[in-house]
Amino acid sequence: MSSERRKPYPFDRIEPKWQSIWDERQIFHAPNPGEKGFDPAKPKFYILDMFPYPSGAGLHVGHPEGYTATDIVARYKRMRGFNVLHPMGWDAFGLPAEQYAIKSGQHPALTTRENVAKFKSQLKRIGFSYDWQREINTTDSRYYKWTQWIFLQLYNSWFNPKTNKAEPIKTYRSKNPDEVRLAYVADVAVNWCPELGTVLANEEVVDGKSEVGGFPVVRRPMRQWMLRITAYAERLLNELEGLDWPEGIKLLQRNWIGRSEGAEVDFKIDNKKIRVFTTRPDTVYGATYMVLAPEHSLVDLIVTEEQWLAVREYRERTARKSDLERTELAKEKTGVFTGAYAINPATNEKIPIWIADYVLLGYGTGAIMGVPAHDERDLEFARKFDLPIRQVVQPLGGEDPIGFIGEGIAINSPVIDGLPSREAIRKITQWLEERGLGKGAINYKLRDWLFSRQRYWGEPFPVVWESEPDGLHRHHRALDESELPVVPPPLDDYKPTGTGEPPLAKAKDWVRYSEKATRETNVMPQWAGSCWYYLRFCDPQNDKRFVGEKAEKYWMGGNKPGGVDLYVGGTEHAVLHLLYARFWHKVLFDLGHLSKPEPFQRLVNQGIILGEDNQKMSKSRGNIVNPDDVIEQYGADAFRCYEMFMGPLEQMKPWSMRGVEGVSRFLARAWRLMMNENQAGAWELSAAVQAVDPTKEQQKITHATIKKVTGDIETLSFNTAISQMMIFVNAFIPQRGTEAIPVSAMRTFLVLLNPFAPHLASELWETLGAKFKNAGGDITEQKWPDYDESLLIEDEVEIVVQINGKVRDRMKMSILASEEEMKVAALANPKIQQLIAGQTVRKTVTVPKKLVNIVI
RNA sequence: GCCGAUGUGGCGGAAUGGCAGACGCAACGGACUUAAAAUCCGUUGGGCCGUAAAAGGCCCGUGCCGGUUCGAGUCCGGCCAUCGGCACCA
Repeated sequence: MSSERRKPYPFDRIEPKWQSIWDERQIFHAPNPGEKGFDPAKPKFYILDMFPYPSGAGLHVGHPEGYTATDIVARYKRMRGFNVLHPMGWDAFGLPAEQYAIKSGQHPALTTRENVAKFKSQLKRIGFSYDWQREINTTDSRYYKWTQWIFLQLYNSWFNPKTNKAEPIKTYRSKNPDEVRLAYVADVAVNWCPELGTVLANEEVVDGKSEVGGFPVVRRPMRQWMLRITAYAERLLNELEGLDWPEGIKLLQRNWIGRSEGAEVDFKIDNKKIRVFTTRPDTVYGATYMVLAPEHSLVDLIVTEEQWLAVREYRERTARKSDLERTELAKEKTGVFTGAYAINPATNEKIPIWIADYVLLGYGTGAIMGVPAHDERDLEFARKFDLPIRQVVQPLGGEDPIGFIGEGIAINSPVIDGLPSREAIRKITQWLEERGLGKGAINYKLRDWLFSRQRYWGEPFPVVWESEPDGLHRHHRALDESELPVVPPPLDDYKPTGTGEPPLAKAKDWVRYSEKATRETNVMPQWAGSCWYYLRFCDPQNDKRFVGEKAEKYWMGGNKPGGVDLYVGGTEHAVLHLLYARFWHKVLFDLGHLSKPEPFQRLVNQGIILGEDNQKMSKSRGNIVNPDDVIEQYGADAFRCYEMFMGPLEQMKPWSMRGVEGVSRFLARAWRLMMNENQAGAWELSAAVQAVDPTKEQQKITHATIKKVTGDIETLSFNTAISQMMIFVNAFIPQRGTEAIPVSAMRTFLVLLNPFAPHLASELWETLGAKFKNAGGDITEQKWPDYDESLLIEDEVEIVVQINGKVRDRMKMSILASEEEMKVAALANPKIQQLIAGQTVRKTVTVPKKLVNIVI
């Protein structure tokens, strides 16, 4: 017997068949407004996957988890009469292709093309209903032209705090617009990764090591392009509110943005002043010393002669430390006295000024007031260096007041004595403001986005550097839109230079832009392309605009709230992609290019899939599951259904080949419900399938299945939807091979099954149609069925009888039975009578159609 | 350390405050078969009582301790464990 015959049903024949039919007919193409076939009466539904980086390793089983979920919803929504936008593309700039180029000399574009082809064929094999006419690739010059164009929008605008939005730079009236551009150049202490030969964003550094590769990262000052995302901190925070996202992800973003409310307070020192930020201005009377970040610019101006050497030495030592060392050594506080003193504005006392690396230059003002009595870190520092500790907050409970950081009552603070902390904060802030010593302030942890990379395989900046008339300085100038795209030059050698100068600098001819101007040689980070790809999907061929106005309005606008209707992807992008994309979206919205202020209305995170050993899948563990192997053995429909049957979409769960087999058995049972294998080994429609009316029982289960599957798709509970369909099939399997199988129930079932197992459903639909005449067309074009609630109602229900909450018996009763009838019947029940004999019934609780509970 | 998520049979999981374990896997028993595969049927949380065997009966059970309730996997309080995020952010 050939292995062909062993297949539980001929998925190896029907799956390629239907995939090519879908391809030929282009039935998943969603027409844009104005295009042929566009139906304005249909509501839109935009359902998006996080597009993949096409790595050389190909698809793993984690990718199709989210993709299957969205595919089910897409197919379902189409059958519900929506115009569904369901696209796919490639986030193809990135390090692996570049590193392969360094090793092999093969141009990254070539590697990318190969990998894309592989990914695409793998996705097609699973039968996803993408509109492939909308396929995009971030490394295509027709795409990154517009990424560069968006950079120009950022460069040519500023954030007006008065209007709280971005405006064209020409509306900025002061002298130097370069100080306020949303894209600007700064010499900043960056995360330099010598191994990768590039700088990294804060978000790309994990535990002092690069997220990619795990190489050490050090701090180093460099001239870099930055994006002023901090201007949007408040809006990025506030506008999370209305989004239908998992609370956990919202919280991650909130924490990342890190809003703190407090006050800025000035401490005088001779004719200068040091400004600090504090969330607890009510503790200012307890400030017994100050600390500046070692890199703080005032340090040079205040340090005394005696302390100068010690300070210089300390600064050098901290500068050499990598981030990793800084955190590792965080256990022990270090610092040096500057020799200088400041005046505490509340007490008018002279307090010493120190420098210490536990104060960070990048947060607040880079300086703090040390309140050892009510701050853990300050306490540790004060104890180590023997600085005075003064209690100014009295705890309400019996806690130790020293080291107490909660809210209490202000003491030893004449202006606010006796006030609870909240009120004390309000009053002291007002007091400081009145005297010009400080003011209320809000601080964010969020930093500006470091936007340049010293790499080859990325979008070049549409920027040139021109010599100033003095011949010494050079100044950046953005290119005109008409000069886009800026295409990177070909190189023989893609290696990083190691000096921090980008590889593009090696292409001397390309770098030379004109007599007096050279090109920017940095490239944009990988995030750039994914910041707006969902917009390009709306109108991917447009060569006049990054997205056509009408298409944008239709797919991203619409009635409240607009945007992508469902976005599915992994949690790993909680603070990177999802924050960056929101930022760009808001800028483009402010500049009038978009309809709505938020890109992704509903977000769902799929959980990761573990190996069979319950461990994270990895090459080294050898527990990786390859989708191709699964499809080879069980077919795409079984693969899809198993991915959904494993458990709730959001949950982490282990793979099980046995589980795939179980789901495959279910599909085979559904197949054999309608198909028979004849003597010749060919499958033909079973004679049991007949144009008869379903029995009452069959009707009931059919409608219960419609109800359950419909509701479960809406809530993305695909595992229970599949359970219900299994129940359906089990119920229809003829017990003695004699019962007729009503074709109407089968049709309904196939429509419900179609989003999950579209190949199988299509094939059976077609086979039924050959004999019984279908309503017409493919199953994909059918209307989703409605259910009839009245068919679900039973005449009789089983009533549970409990005594003190414990089930003691069950009885059949009409659903029309009144509470009184139920109670009487329960008490008359012989078994219950026996159990309650001789005891007083104190109370009975009756739940109609469910139970009677007798309390004794 | 702080924040968040999760904890249910041998396993994945299911249960608007109302019969815990749907559906599936695995296991065991049976049918078909020369045999196997495939398929089909049945049993399957634990303990105890009962019986020749059944039927049947009782008790315990959703991480742990407590509470609310006629009734808790579900609600409330406290703890423990695992996973994820942040981490000197003043």
